[in-house]
Amino acid sequence: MRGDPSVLHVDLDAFFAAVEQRDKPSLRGKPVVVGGIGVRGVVSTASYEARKYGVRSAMSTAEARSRCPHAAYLAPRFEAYRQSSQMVMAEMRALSPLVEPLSLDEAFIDLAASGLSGLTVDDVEAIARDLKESIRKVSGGLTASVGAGTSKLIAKIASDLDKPDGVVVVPAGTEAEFLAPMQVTVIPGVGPATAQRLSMAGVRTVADLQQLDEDELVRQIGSAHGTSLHRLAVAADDRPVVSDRETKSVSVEDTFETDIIDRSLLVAIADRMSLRVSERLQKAQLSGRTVTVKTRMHDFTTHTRSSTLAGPTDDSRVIARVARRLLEESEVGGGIRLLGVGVSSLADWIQDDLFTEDEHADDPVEVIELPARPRDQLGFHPGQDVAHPDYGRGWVWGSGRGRVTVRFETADTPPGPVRTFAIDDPALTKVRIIGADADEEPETDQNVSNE
DNA sequence: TCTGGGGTCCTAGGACCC
DNA sequence: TCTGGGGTCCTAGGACCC
Repeated sequence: MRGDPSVLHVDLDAFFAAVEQRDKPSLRGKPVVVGGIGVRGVVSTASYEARKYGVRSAMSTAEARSRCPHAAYLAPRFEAYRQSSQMVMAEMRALSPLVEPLSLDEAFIDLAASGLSGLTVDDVEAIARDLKESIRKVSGGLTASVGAGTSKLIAKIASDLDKPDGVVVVPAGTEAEFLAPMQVTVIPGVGPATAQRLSMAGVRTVADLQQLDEDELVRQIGSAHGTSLHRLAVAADDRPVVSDRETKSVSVEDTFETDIIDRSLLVAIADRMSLRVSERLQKAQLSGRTVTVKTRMHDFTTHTRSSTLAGPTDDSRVIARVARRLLEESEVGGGIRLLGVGVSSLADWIQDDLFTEDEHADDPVEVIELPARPRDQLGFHPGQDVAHPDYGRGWVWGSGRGRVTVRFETADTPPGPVRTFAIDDPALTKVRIIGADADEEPETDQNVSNE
């Protein structure tokens, strides 16, 4: 372990809400809640004004509304957050080349990597205050809380102690006593389930944990977790700050406003999710071998089914074909509230010849209008691709009683707005998306064949 | 007023191989 | 003839984080 508090943890205060207040002055000083605004939405971030009313992250938006009805409820604008995040991260990299982002609003910085050594508490505090000032300037007024210590663990916990807009530096050599009086839940990785098990063993504070035998801890919470927690409790943390962490999986999921039972609708949604996963893989120049379909039932039980291909793919049709099969094997039962498609076992290459033998393999996804035909011959089915001159590309969510409900896809808000049209509305045209079809291909995945 | 979406890491059992 | 043992891969589920 290092001898000076040269690991920093920077945490932007109420980040999403702060960006909204920055961009819309009328929201400043007022409660702002950013998150899902639908009936099943949850809160991502509440401004400090909203927190006074008990609004918290991960709370259902419905509960937030009852606690603070007069707050502004906003859907997240991830593009704006990403932009601000990049500017802030750039300020950090100007301070040290070794920066490890944990999310849009959090990062570790290793000051030792910039050649600084023998830093005193006062040195680090001055550096932290300078950084906060440059973050404020470059981001248009965002504040950050900074923690510093001899390890990631200490820096992370310290940054939480004086929010918002604070700086806490823990002197080298005082780590174990710094942690001792705190609840075990301050240690990252100790959530409700672990805390419950620990409390059954009489452990509530880190001091309790420091006295617990390692073997006993491993018996209570398992080998990997127990061993690492035993070390963290005495502040023995030598995990390095790592700047380039590899992506391990890419996934898309959606919780529906009402549970879905219709399998053909689920297939249509899975196809689209496969397309979005594929687009994101391609953008990141990644491909993967394992396709996973996730379903969450009406009672919130969650199931995953996965299948591993012989070689990696980023092809939407391959992903969709596997996803369809996995979905077929999944129970729909009393309705599904969430569906997800993901790809893991990633590689940064693609096994061309194995997967792109299809004649349309290299076709870009494009929209082709079908020849005009009388409406009554067309019909609409769930998942049918359509286009509208005012709203762009969309697809049929449902139809009946002379009306058809269409979900439009926009770049910024992936699920898109839902609109209803008369079934004979001439502005609504049926289209076909080349490339999104899950055409028949030879079965290429080995493990499927011995199921 | 029920519980988002994007991830990471770990566990455990079975298949399979040497 | 009462049956090893280790390693790796795959699948499913769960805890946890922001």
